[in-house]
Amino acid sequence: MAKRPTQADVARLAGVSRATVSYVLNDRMDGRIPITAQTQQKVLAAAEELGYAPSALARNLRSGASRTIGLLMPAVHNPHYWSILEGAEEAITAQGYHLALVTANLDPERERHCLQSLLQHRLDGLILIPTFIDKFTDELQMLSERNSPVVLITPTEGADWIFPDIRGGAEAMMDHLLGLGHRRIAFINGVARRHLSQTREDVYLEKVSAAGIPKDPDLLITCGYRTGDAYAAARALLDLDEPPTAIWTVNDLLAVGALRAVHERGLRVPDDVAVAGFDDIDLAQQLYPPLTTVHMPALEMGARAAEVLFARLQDPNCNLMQELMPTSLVVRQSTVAGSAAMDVADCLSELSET
Amino acid sequence: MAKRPTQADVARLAGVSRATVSYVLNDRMDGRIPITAQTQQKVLAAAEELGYAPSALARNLRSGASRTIGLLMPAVHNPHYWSILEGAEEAITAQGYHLALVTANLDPERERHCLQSLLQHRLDGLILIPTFIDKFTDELQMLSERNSPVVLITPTEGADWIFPDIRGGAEAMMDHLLGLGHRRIAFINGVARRHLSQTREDVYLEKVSAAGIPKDPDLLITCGYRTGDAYAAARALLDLDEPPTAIWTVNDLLAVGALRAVHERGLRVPDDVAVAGFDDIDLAQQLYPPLTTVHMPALEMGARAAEVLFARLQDPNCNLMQELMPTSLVVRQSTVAGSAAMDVADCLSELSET
DNA sequence: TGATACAATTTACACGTGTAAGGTGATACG
DNA sequence: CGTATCACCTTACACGTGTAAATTGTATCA
Repeated sequence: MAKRPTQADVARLAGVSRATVSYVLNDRMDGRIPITAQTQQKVLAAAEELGYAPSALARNLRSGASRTIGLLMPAVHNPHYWSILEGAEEAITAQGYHLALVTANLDPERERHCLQSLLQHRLDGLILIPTFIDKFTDELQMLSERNSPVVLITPTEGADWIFPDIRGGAEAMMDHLLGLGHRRIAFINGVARRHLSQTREDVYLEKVSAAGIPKDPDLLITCGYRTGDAYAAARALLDLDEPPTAIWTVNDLLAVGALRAVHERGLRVPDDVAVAGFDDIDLAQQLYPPLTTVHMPALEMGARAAEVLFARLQDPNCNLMQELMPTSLVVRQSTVAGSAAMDVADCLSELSET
Repeated sequence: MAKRPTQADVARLAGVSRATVSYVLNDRMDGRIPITAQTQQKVLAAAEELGYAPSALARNLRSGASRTIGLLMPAVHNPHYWSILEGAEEAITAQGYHLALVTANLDPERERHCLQSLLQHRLDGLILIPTFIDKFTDELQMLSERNSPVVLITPTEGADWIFPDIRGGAEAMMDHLLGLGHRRIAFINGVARRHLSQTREDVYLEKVSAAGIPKDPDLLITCGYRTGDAYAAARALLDLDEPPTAIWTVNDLLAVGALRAVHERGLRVPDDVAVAGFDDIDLAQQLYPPLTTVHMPALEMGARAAEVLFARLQDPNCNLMQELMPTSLVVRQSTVAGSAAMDVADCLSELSET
């Protein structure tokens, strides 16, 4: 019942005007608005006694800035996104900003809904990790016209974005597998939206072809995005007359399913079948055997996205910021037996090969 | 540069007063405030043309309600919490509410900071999954005095809460392991705050003792909360002169580390060493072998927490709602070889054994 | 015809805050 | 002594919205 106290309540109790309360509580009396130390004490005491906390609503309405960044996540089930979130949150709270998070759960209609929800709250900026972005060109257009600061985690023309050098990482992975002598390499592709994994699939096909290996459609499987889907896919691969000697999955989560299928058959990893993933989620190095994968700088991407956002916030007219972040191959025991595994130096990103 | 349009802009364009715009846009002309269809059209057209979206800030300030629920999560790294989040978000957005999420990352100071941040924004209610709750009694006291609706995911006197029947699940697990004939059962306990896992440890000790097995301190290991910590702990267990025949970890994430350690030694699961976890995260059934664990109704807990919150919102004076949700043992191949695994019927929760 | 009822809209206030501009004594200065 | 300066505080407006109350125009009725 007891309503939250406002500045007016504090003012009444302290016996001063409401404006004085505002000035004191915001430390805005540096020379320009002088206030007696005694008055300050009265105000602070009154605020303390009432347990006054400012209304962020009114403050934001007045100032026009919410000091809040909105973050749109595609799904909660992939740890990769959580790391991006973690990096972004770190940077955002370090600047004294707040974070509003919405998750679309791989539902396009819901993603649109989330986007609109973010628009209604007067957020200072948005970080978008879109899945179905191509459906929201008009919303993005509107954001751009109002030049609201937005950073996308996907390459987008005419906008600020951050993205990992997926191509570089994928090439390093294929070079690694081919370098180990594998000739029958399978690729399990399962994501919510095909275009998100297109580069990896392209690289797979290019590298196989470049190695002079005849194309075998059986080795390229497209399945659902769940780990169980990859499990089924891997079983199918192992059932082939001529099964693959290496299985590369489009992300680490799917690799878990592949590993299970291989183990279940009593096959050894990597001796009978090598397995590799993509993303380098925390779990990857805890699996048995620890998973060879491509490290995505998820934390750094989140942090960098926030930095770019703040830069744009500070200077709305500064040049477009578009950054491809370097990835790196991480070799572990799922492709190379024994303790010979090592981290290869960061592969060259497209940006750094000037 | 172009500022967001307001109702005033729409009113100007439509040639009507701002109040009319408000009435039309909120469908508040049911008999009491009649407005011509023609005027409605003008307003709607103008709003469309300008791309008007209401300011949630101003609306909330005026109405006193933000239609937003705050959710405090302890960490982003445990999938168990994601599922709670998912369930809560589902229920919250279904009611047309928004979700503001903060994560404390197992840092007590940060948890306090998050809590205060939630207090400043005029949120309609809070769902708290606290780790260091005992440090925030005064904040909770204040919330209670203002009777702001709060639902805790931990048993708390005098507050609404939802909690899984951890004791029931733990007992079922120990009965299962003992029933399989295991006499040397190890327990790996690694969490951010000891009291969160105390019940499981208690049950472990009670059941071992009740089975007439002499207590062996070597079999109870307390480690860090990371998967790698459990890996190290499991290695230590396997190095014992008389290693355990079963390893139970306090949660599924730690079980991944234990599984890796066992596999690495070339031991078979479950023939040489059985492994079990707790939580039943999605990953559990995708591991090799699929993990025996205790199913926590995480999704349902999140959803139920939201329901309880809405009930409290609707009737601030209704009776306290405190619910222990049933858990169930899920037997998979990590403790029982072959396909004999099955889901045991929900174990009796303490509430249901009247 | 004058009073009354009703439909359609507008005017006016409140939410809680930040801050520019205005006021009021006291002191300093010409 | 008159006036300008200053320290200290208050009055007043704006942010964008929801909604009660007042206003205007029109049709109805005695």
